[in-house]
Amino acid sequence: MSAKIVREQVISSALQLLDKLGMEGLTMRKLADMLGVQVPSLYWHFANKDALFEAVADTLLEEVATTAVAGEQWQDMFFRISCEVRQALLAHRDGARFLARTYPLSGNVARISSQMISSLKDAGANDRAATWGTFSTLYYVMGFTIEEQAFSEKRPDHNQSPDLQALLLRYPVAASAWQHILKSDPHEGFHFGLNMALQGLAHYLLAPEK
Amino acid sequence: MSAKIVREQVISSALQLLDKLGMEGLTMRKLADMLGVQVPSLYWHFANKDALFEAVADTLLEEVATTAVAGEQWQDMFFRISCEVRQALLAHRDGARFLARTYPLSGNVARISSQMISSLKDAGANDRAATWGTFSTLYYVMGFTIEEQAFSEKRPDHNQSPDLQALLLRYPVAASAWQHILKSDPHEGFHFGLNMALQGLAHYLLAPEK
DNA sequence: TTTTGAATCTAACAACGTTAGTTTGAGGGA
DNA sequence: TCCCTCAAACTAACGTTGTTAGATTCAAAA
Repeated sequence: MSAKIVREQVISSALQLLDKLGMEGLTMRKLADMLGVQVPSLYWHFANKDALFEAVADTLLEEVATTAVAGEQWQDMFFRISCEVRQALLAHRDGARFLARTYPLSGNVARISSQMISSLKDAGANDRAATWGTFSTLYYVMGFTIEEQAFSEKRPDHNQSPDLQALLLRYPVAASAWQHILKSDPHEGFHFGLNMALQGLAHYLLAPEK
Repeated sequence: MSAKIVREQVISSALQLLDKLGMEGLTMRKLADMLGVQVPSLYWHFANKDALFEAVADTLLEEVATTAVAGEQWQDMFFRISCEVRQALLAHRDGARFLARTYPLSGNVARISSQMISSLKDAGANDRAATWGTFSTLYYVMGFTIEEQAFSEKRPDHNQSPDLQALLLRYPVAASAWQHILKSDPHEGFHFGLNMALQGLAHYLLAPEK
């Protein structure tokens, strides 16, 4: 009656459960059920729920930046990887919030950021600019995607609530901006902010005195 | 034996509890204990824990951008408000993660973003640039501060863990960047990315054709 | 054949969010 | 003064959660 499970199966089932029930619905019991196993078995493979969650979060980024592009400019690489990170997080429900829960440096974060940092250094950036230029870009990507997912998942409940309507009446400037966001393509907003960041970084590399 | 409580007291106690025990430790039971009240009384004032959390999150931003500066340039306003938002989130344990949990548009978010959007429009920005320029900046601030807090709160446990050490050996580029982050002032990193974003936004306002 | 130990199990614990139904107690109208 | 109302508290309970202690299984090594 007992099934043998391995680490990778647990993580894979956790991702399926995440997609179906969201972050709050991802519990040790439901996960064990799905694997055909009793709950304490999971604790043989993971110290606790936090450790399991960290492993799942890191897995989200597994496929990002796996193909090197020869001779790629740093701007192109930053744009490409940023889009890949966003897509990887969007691919699973609560993906961005999931990543935000964990310690900032995981295996895949180290792998991905290494590529970006090296690319900047090849373009002449010093340690400071390469480090903060890379992580600042990733911080923006994470912030944007968190809000993008929070919005799309809570939309049905909140968007017609009287509270929100009153809010929009009170702040007409924010209201028209909100309308703008609602009717525009999320990709476009993401690209706008990403280009902002990359443009600013390019400016710094040309005139680092500031 | 029963104490009367009001909405504001609940939120204030919730913030104290948050600082002492962190987001996971902020429970309805402990909150009721602190207020000298039984748990179901809280449900008279808030529909559920989510609603309470949203109110607490919005309160975090209460003091941000409350003093208007006459004749301020948009760059200065963006810089000032971004710093104020970061400080407001840092002022409470898990503050940034707390904000990230909630719906993207709350009362104070509408108030604060209105100021920023108007400032950009006064400088000649169109709807698209004013909206996305404002929210992109705020996304960066949120992303940075989430990681800053996640790092500082988990540091003692994780930073000497064998797993992390092995990771740093495997990715020397990321390792040296990590050392750089560890030894540098967090303010400096925040300002670097913020200046990146603002510089990029300024560039767009001058040459919006792109 | 015996031993070992990885990997599972049963059973239980305290804590959690939430709800149903009940009681209190102050203020206003007769 | 009595009664009604209703905001705001209460008691009691339900099902679910993460986690742990301790017993059991069973394939491979000795």
